[in-house]
Amino acid sequence: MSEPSRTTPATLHDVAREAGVSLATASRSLNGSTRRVNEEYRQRVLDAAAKLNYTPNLSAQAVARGTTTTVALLVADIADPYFSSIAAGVVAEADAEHLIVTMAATERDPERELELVRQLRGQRPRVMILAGSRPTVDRTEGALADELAAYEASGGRVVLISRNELDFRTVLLENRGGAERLARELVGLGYRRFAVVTGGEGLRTAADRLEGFRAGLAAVGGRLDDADVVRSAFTRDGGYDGARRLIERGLDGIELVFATNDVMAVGALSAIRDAGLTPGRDLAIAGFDDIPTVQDVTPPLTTVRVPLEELGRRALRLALAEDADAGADADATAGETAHPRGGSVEAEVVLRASTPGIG
Amino acid sequence: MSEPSRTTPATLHDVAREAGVSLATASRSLNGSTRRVNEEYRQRVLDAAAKLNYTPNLSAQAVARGTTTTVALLVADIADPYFSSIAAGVVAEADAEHLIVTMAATERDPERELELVRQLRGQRPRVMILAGSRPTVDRTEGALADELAAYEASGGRVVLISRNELDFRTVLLENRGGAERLARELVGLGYRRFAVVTGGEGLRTAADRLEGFRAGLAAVGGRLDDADVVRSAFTRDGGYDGARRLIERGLDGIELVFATNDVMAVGALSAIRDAGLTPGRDLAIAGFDDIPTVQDVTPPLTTVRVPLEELGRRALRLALAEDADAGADADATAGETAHPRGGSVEAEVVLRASTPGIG
DNA sequence: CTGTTAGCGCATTCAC
DNA sequence: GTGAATGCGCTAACAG
Repeated sequence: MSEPSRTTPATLHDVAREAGVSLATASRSLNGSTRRVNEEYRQRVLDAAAKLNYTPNLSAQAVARGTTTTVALLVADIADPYFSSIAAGVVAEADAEHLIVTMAATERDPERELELVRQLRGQRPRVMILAGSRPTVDRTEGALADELAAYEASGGRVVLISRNELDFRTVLLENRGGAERLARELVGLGYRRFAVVTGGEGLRTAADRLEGFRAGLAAVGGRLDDADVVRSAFTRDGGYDGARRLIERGLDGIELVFATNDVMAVGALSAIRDAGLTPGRDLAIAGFDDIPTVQDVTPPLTTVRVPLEELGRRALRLALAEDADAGADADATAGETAHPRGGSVEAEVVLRASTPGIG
Repeated sequence: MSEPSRTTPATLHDVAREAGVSLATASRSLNGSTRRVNEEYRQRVLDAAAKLNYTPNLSAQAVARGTTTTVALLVADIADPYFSSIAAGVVAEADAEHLIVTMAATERDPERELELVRQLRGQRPRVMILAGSRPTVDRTEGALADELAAYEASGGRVVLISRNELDFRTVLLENRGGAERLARELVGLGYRRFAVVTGGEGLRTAADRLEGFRAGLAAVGGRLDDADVVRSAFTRDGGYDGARRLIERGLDGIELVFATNDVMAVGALSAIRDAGLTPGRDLAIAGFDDIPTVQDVTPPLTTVRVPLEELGRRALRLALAEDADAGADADATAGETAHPRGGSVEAEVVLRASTPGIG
């Protein structure tokens, strides 16, 4: 109110002067971990800071301390509910730890991802979290691994979400196991002939889910022909397109289509309907992830629930944990893929109306 | 490869030494705006940087330059498709400008929002973007305004998205106009009796949409009784709950319910169905925003389309524009609320099966 | 406990 | 052009 028009934010120096103490004392009062400063001084500093509306310059703190309070988060697509839920979890947990999260989108491009990792390193983030699958075979993978390793060597922590191809701390989904159980349940419901609509570029996540589904079917006598696995983009439109192709080609006895993630399943659902069929009756459908939307479509979708937000929280917790191998797996399910340096998050089959019993 | 186990990232100093030049030359070669350095030296520096895998320390640069490359983004809820779409736009545009975006969630709590703004100021972000409506009456608003004003006074740019209550650069949605046109079209379709399900805490956005809807109805003879405006949380569950209450109370001739945003509409849709009614036939429904999901529910929802991602892009562009009043409104629609310091984004009515003609 | 001083990594003025 | 030297805002020894 009294200060006329200072165009630059108050500095620690200003606060110290205002309070009539030294820079060090001001610093200690405001931030110093071990508070060992005369209460009166401390109060004066606090008052001065409040009066000047002082906020510590985080960049300067970072430079002086040699460490930041930043966590960098890389996702494929921010608007995708799968990733935005994970991001929400990361941000929530970060907030609790007084960490700031910076976000970037790879747009599913490995080159771009690598470039972003390089760039983000400039922030010297304490943690780097990479969510989202990459192609199972990818020529930039080596470079990425090198880059991340260098980052870790300099004290950073990297955590991978649902991608076990690299040797870093990792939070895994039970992709394979979840899909396998789904397959079993579906066969239990009476289904015998299946088709799959899945991501096309050899994405690890998609591949694992498909593999698990296959294994489940094999165990209980369901049938999935190779010709009935159609590949498409790992998006809503990809799902729509995949299902449409399947239908146009002729269903020929197929009773249920499994889309390897929910956004695809939702797209597939619309494709089925647009083709004049009644989803759930003429052709059953199941997805994976349990994004919020699937409860509101008609019929509600059978899926495999993954606690997406928890996944994000867990990733950050794992990053911050002193011992990567310990804390992480504590409450993890006995998943198929207990990662040596991380945990696995349980997936749960949720049966809904899109896969009625046809026993 | 050759460097054994340096535990700390390469510094500019290292690069300079490796290249056999001075710190200044290294700095100039790597970043200097006006490049005025011997090509040979420059190349040596570049090579050295590459060899050492050098990345400039952004914090240090920020301290030295007195300015950052950060944009801070505040949203209510990251997992909400409305906000995640906006965020995607901000991130995309930021990326193009070589800016880094940090993200935080207010969880719709004004106190928390204020706290976050204070905290985020520590980053000395170049831009601060606040998305999401606040209560129309809110006792922390003054404090927020002061805080933001102080931030602007120190050279920062704040941009508000869809909240015109404060005197800052603003990107507005055509909330009022969009809702008004929707009302007119709906009456044109033959509807006469309406109900509204809307956000409860007096949110500005919700209020504007309701007001516009009312105005539209009034103009063409639609009827909306005060008793038929039910308030609830501005979320999917809020929409479900609102519609449920409406139905339990007795529809009494109401033909269409307008939910003031799509996530509520989707919830309402499910409530209608769960009540044993057929949405679109027994009770029509319309929303606002055109989030992706509404095309995949049954029936697809009539809504008012808002280019959410563009909104985010626009916000950042507006922040970066030299003259707030110029560039911004260039391609803006002649909205009802042409903000003095920003633009308005056009909203377009999209009629779908959830509101069949009943002429 | 408190104040002084020396960095942190980098940009930039200033002499050369 | 190039290289010292200075400073950015802050923390962390180091002396008093």
